[in-house]
Amino acid sequence: MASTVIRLGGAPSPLTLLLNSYAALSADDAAAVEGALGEVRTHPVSTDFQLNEVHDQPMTLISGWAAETVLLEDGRRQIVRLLLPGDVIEPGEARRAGLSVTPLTAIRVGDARRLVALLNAAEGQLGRAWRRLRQAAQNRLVRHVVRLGRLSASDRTADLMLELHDRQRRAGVAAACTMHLPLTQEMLADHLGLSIVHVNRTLQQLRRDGLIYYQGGRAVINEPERLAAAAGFGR
Amino acid sequence: MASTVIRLGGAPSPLTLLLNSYAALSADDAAAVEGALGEVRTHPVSTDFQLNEVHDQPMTLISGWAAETVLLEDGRRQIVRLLLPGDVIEPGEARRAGLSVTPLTAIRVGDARRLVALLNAAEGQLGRAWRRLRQAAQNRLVRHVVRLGRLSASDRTADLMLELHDRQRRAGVAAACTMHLPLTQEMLADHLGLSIVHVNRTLQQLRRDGLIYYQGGRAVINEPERLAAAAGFGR
DNA sequence: CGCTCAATTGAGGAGTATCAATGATTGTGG
DNA sequence: CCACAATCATTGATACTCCTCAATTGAGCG
Repeated sequence: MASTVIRLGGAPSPLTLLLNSYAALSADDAAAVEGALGEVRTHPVSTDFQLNEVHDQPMTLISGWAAETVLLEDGRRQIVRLLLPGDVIEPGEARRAGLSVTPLTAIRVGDARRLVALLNAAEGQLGRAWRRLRQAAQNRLVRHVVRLGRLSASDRTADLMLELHDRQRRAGVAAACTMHLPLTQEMLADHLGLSIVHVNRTLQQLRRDGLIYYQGGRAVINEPERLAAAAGFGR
Repeated sequence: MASTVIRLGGAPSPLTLLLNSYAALSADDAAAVEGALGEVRTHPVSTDFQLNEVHDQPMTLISGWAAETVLLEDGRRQIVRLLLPGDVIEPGEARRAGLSVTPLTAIRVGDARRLVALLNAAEGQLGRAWRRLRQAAQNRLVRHVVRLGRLSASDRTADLMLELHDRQRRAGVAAACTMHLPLTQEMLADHLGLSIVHVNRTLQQLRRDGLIYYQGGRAVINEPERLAAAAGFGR
């Protein structure tokens, strides 16, 4: 994770920090990213509201969490991707893949049309950061397949926590051993491919083992190394 | 599925048929694709041999099956993607995602450097076909997440069979209700996130239900509709 | 024929799901 | 302010899916 400090008038946006974590940006690059952000809108949390029915343009998530989901006929749901602050949402791509984009909390999104155009055309460090960021998103999907296919409930959960912590640290919204976790156990279940009840028991297990404390929208990771060992494959 | 018939000297390659199934190609386009294919190499099936350690350039699979896999520390394996005739293999992308490319059968691969360059630059129908083909690969990964996260063993298996049948029909290597299935039950298990024993029992169940007959490297799908119903979400 | 690998079968157990009920918290209207 | 509804977390009981281990059968193949 690159450690260049970006100095601007206000606090840098999560996306700027995220890009900077993949390749150190110059002050000019950072300013260009900040400047390309368009109008900001707010959406409430909503079960059935679909972001991709409202906006069809790229957006960046400024605050709050969202998800790309699939709804099965019998009502079961699978969260395919979690979207965190700093992430770029592309409703068009989601729709082509049969996914709905749903807010999991209240969210603020910024119009990212100009931003995505800028990033796609970028060379040098900025272009590199953008490509790595996209590659990382793809890698997370691959890793999620492995989690669902081959890890036990507690390993899955542990591995997801490490992923979420890493992503939030990159985006500058998490401390060394604590992070936001604004998900209900039902949302976790829908992402991890488990039942609500079992997620509850798995979290209790991890807490008893001193690995993860989770309460009121925040989680504390005490010993990342031990947690990583629990997750059972390279991170 | 487009139905334009491509006429050339020899039989069209699976990739040409695959592209044509996503957007009808002109004879010129088809000839260009055929002409851009480079040297063809053969590889034996091998557990530990990794295609991406040998070649680093894009290839297209001419015959045989391969897989992008993750190996866990304890020896468990997850097949993330199955690669069938006509598919384009990008070892570089696979490596960046932590995946190994492994032949599941003996395979023939063609050098696709020029081909990929051609396709990336293509406009019109050919460009459209190439974009759709790549989008379809991405959609399959999403669908695989849903399978692993939310479907039962038999639903997963049924859904995978439908996917494999559709892909082979597009590539012109499967009949209306029969297809190649050159996978051992262990390979199926590694893809479906199940144990070998359970795959065996699941296949027996599907056979007893008259849905899938599977023997000696071939599978017969009797009633796609009923099988799709078993799979439990839209296809 | 003996070897190896794949497929199959049985038995038993671990891991998860489902159903149902209870607290705990929060928001809402009276 | 309180009663009420709604949501979320938690717990217990039970059933089922799926895994593991172990052994057997069957099919190439040198």
